[in-house]
Amino acid sequence: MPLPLAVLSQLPLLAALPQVTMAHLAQHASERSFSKREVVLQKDAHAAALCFLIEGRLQGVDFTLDGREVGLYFVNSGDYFGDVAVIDGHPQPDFVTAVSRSRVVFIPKELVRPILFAHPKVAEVLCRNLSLRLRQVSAQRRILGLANPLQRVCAQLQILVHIKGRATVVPNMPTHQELAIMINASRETVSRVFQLLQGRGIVERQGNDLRVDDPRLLRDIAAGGQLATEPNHAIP
Amino acid sequence: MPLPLAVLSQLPLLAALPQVTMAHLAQHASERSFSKREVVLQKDAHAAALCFLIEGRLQGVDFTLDGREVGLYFVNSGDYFGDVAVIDGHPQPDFVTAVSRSRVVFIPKELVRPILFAHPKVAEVLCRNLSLRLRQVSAQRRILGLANPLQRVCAQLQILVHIKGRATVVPNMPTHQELAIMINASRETVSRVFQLLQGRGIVERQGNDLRVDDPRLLRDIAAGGQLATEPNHAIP
DNA sequence: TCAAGGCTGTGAGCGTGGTCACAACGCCGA
DNA sequence: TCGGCGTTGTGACCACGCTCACAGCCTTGA
Repeated sequence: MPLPLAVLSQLPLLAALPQVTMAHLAQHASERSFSKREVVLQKDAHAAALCFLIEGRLQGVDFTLDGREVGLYFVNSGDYFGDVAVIDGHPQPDFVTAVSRSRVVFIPKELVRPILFAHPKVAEVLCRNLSLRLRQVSAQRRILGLANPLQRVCAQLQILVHIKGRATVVPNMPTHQELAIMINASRETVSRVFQLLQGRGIVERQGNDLRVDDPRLLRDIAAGGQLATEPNHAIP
Repeated sequence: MPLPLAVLSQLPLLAALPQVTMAHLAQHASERSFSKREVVLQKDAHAAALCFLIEGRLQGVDFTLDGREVGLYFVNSGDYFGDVAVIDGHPQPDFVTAVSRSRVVFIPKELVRPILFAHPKVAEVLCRNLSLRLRQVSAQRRILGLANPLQRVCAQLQILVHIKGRATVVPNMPTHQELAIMINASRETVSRVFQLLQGRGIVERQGNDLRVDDPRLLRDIAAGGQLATEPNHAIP
């Protein structure tokens, strides 16, 4: 059950803690692996631990009242999650499932919760991250206001891109289905959109990544320019 | 410019502060009135103050890349807002405008920010509120996953209702337009939906409020039952 | 090696909600 | 008292994306 101290000291959230405290946490932390598609956190469960993703990738999902799947956010390695329930004491707000094989570290709620607020440095990081997440969901909300699925896809890609070297790419490109539930579109529609974008040479598959050849054009389409409003015509 | 101490001591966020600190804040706080439709916080402005709504009602709004208005959240009297920018140091993420005539108290950022994290009690309240807001936007996001505007309206009403005495009502019922931009629908569609709901005796206007006669039915419709999936037929 | 299941591509058809264009109404200030 | 503006109600039209139904195609594991 006890964990090597090195694992915890890598985590940005806890970086400001004194060695003793960190060692104490490591004593009682636990680690577990999850295979693809496995559920890491169950919705409505009462919070048991603050969770850190060491390796892999997770997705926060939920379901509408009428049963449609909704994609909320991704958790990348190094991030923590499950914090909302730990902080406000209410049940876990959504499901968290493994998009790929993942390793997760759990620190029991009773242990961390007091620590989070007692150290101003930690409290500040915690608040800042909550703020940033609030911005992210708002950005996501803004995307859903766009009329065309084409626009929504492009806007979503804008959020997912990273600058890698001299090119801009979407690392670990999600499947069409995963994208579809994030932008309120059907899987088929997303598929058709990518046919269009690839046909125009705007994006290009590259193994696990998606290369974005013309980020500027992406923004234009998202804003409703050009392709977005034109009637659907065949690609020559 | 200095404010009566009594005003600040009413605010839940600051309740845990010692008298001296509170008095110090009151010294440098300021108050301002806003008329309906006036902009309280400008998007992308750098944070100058933490804001408290003393009286009235505000709405957080933004615009999609292609210029459509998007309704994000309401601020009711007693709430604070503008905290995100104060906390993470980035520019204000959205517009905040007055839905009705309002009074707002401002406490300069440089003054409050250190205080927020220094007092564990305050930090805890701050984090808890951020968590709850994160839940709210997620709930809002879930609503947008619903297929019919009818379902989305009903789901949105569910969020807005309060239990008042023995009846359930939506206090300060927003206009159709305000609702429309929150649930990604056109004003006309919202109007038609309310015609249906009123015709069936499910809701009823009552001055500024909307009385919900059958909250259970509201939930059913949001979940896709009955009316939601039926073809549009005239109301006898 | 093959089978199986997950992803992706594509067609056809249909319902529906956005858009535009008015009309009616109510509230407020001049 | 009367305009005027903001809100609400309604009709008609039409493109667009969802649904269903397949067919390739890739990866993964036995």
